[in-house]
Amino acid sequence: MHTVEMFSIVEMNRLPRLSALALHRLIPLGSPPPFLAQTHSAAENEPLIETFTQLCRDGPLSEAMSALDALDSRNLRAADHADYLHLVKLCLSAGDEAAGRRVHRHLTSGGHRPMLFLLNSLLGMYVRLGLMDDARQLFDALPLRNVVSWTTMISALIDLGLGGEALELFVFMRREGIQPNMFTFSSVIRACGTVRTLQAIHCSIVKCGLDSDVFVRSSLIDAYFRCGDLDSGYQVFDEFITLDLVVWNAVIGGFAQSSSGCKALELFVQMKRSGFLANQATLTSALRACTGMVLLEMGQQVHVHVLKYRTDLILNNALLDMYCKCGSLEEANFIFQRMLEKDVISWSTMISGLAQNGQSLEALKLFKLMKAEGPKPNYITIVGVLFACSHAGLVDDGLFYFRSMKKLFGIEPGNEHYGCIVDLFGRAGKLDAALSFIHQMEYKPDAIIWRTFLGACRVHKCSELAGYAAQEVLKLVPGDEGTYILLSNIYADAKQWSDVEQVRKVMRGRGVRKEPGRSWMEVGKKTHVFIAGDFSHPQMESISKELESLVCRVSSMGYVPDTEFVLHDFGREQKEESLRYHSEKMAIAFGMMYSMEGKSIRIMKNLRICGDCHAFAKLVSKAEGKVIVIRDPVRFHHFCNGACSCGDYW
DNA sequence: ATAGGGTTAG
Repeated sequence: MHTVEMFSIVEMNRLPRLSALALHRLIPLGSPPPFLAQTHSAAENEPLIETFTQLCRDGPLSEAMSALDALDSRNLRAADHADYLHLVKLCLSAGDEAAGRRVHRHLTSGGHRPMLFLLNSLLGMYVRLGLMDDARQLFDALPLRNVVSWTTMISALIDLGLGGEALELFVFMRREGIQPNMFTFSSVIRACGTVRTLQAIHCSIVKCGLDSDVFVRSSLIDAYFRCGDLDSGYQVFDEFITLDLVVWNAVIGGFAQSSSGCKALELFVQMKRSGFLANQATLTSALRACTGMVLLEMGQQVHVHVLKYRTDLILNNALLDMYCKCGSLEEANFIFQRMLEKDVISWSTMISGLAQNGQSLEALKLFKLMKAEGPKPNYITIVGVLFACSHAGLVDDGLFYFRSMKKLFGIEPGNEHYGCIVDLFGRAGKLDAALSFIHQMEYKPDAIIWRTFLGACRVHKCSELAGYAAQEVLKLVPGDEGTYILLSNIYADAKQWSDVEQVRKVMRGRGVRKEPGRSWMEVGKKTHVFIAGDFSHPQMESISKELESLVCRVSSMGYVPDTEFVLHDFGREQKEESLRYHSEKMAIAFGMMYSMEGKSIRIMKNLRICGDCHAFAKLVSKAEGKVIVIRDPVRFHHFCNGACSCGDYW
């Protein structure tokens, strides 16, 4: 029955080349080579073979290849197959394509027919050298294919991101009657893009009795998480009686990448309690969970464990990102400076991190340094650079990098780059330029482009263009909550109350609800959450008092509640009341009550900060001599001594 | 003998 399932996975009309394989052409393997004129005696050949054997094991590759030439000149083949396996390994570690192909020719020329496992090892070599054409040719020409040949090809396709073709190959393999084993399944699972496909494969695995293999398990767990089926992923994890470290890593990694960072960290703690020693992969996932939830203190705790692996590049990159995303640039810089090895990800992370934290000029400086002494920038690096330009209002620089990225770095501009340029024009108030840019882009503008433009309309209070942009977003993403809210905000700004009401009516009609503003912060190893207009926090009474006295103190410095940011057409008092209990104001008050001398207050927000709270935070930072850091979904605001790192430009 | 899983930047 599962076979039927499997076949439905692929479109049967797109068959790969190997379907042309004629089974009757199959030649038995390992048959002796045809007779050739013997020009040398066995005694004369002996030393050549011995030298060859030695060199294949100890290298260097160049000398081993000379020994191979010597064998070739007498049409000799080493009797010990292991010699060739060693030689293939030498070619691989030297990354020498020519030598690899030469070994291939040696093995198949002169009428010799090498054993299948030797051909498989050549296949693996081509794959690892990135020579897919050679691999494909060899695979198609194989006189016989066993489960290893198929598995090698399948996993190669997956690594190239060709999951669909890998699945097709899997179907063909089964059709040729080859039984998949745990090696095959642990690979093929990675090719599953949907829960349905995954379930079909999972079903086969159970039927083959291979579901207890750790590799298969960890692969399954990871895949369920990737496809968004957290429950099944966790179930596979849970059924495991005897854990192996990697299984922990798969499930922690899975939760860390979904939005369940909490669960990931919970498991991380549980894993440590069970006596497992976290390795690089575990710690990287744990850091990612901290990054996702912006938990600086938890991240710092994980950092302690990282010290053991202080040279691990991936881990250092994750650490770097964690500090950037948690708004702690001093620590990020510290890590970056002392990393012995930095790759393109390290540089890109730091550049974006600086830009997201309002230090665009520093970001561009670092980019210059990268060009001088770092690795070659890639697609993502340029996204960070353009982000820096748009957020600092550097229109000319941004346009320069955008226009010359192809020539300078060989990178074709993609969606994200176009988005940055729309943002670049939009933020700078050049709404017309942004719009005509959108209209003449090579890409069909997607929802993100239009949302970016809509955001610019909000900043520059342009309600006419906003209506148009919102329409375009809703065409692409019907019922998009954020768009309705942004639009109603813009109309409220412009005091077009009837339009506000109109939007709200549509929202009600479609069942779209406004997500309440939410802020959270870590205090005393606990995460405290504040929701706009919600008074359920146990210390609400003292928070309210603190807030009142803060408002009083900053009022003497000129703070006037800016009720423009209240959406409803309330009376003034009602507006001030609703403004006072914005979630970030409550969080600021709470932070003032509990923050330690000399430490900054760090607040996370689910929505963009409103103008009134922004002004309030600036004044509090001055009045109280406190650094306040607020992270919204896109960037950080560092409030210090009455000013914000965003330069009031967000 | 040849093939496998979990980890980083927008």
